Amino acid sequence: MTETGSPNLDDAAEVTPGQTLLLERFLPYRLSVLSNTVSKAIARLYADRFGITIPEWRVMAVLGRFGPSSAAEICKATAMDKVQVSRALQRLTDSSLVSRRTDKTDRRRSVVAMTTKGRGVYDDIVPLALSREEILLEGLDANEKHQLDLLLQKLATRAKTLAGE
Amino acid sequence: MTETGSPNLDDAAEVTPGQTLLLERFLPYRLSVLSNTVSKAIARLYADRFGITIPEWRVMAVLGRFGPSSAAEICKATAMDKVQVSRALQRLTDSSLVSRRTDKTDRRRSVVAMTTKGRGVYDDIVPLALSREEILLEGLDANEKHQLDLLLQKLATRAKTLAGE
DNA sequence: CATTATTGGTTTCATTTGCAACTAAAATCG
DNA sequence: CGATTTTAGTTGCAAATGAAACCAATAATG
Repeated sequence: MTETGSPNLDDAAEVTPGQTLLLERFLPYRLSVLSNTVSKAIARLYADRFGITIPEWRVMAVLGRFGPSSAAEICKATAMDKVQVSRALQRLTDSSLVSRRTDKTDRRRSVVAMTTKGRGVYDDIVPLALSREEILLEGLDANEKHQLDLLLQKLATRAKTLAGE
Repeated sequence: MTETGSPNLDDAAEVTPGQTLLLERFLPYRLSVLSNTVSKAIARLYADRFGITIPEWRVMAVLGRFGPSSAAEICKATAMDKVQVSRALQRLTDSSLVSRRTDKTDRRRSVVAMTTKGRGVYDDIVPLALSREEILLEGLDANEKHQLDLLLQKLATRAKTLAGE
């Protein structure tokens, strides 16, 4: 492995920025890299063993948490979009991990629930996922964990306003 | 808008989990949602105005930060993979925001640099991006910002070990 | 109550991805 | 040196994604 450490700087002298963005300190970038690394690490956990994708797992997680739900409810809970949810549900019903029944009172809606098989898979995955989360948090003491929780909450709120132009 | 607030719980009684995963408290999930929201908000910023995608912007950011670099160096700096970088470079050269020259001493490598046009775009985007970051951090005092930095650093380290099985 | 608007969800199509295979140029090894 | 391995980067192909159009069914409105 070439251990150059950092990129070629031969021409650095002629770099005269109006303002420089330190990528490695830029919050959106750091969040993105962190999140991707974590998601992939966790995905490996169920991708191979259960043949489930990330969106599918998310849907299962919602059903496990909230019980039978409509597609729209799943969207809201996961921050995924309609299409993604629709397709995840398609695959999950195909592999009979969830089942749908049309809502009697509103025939547009259909309510989705985990099947027994689905519940089994869910119950297998949950402890694995939680243990990964623990590993991730290992270096932090109780206070730091609390702080992290708080900060994420604040950021999430700010992010929402940011998203609303 | 239907303000049910939370998903249908009609059948909640029959939900008897081995262990429940509180999605909204699950760190990987929170990171993912936060990161997506933020990325999209920032992407809007340059997507319309400059017709640049996220990977393209990342590449630009590296070039702006480190000066002329090889594709491999860009990979390392952005945590993007070969292919993604290769294609981003393709598009960026097509729109002549960057230029490549083959490295004389190693004819496999090619060194990429921003063109004057590219630099112009970069200089336009940077302040916009930074101001978005500020908005995101608005609620946090200096101490909290510091704490956040520290926590992200720790998490990033842990995530890397997690990724390495 | 007929008409229009809204909501729930799926489908279509054009892009974007991501893996694996591939080419080409060093570097290493015998 | 010649043969093999590694490194740099691109390409092909199949699957994932996302925007917009679409089909129902319900809700709102004149």
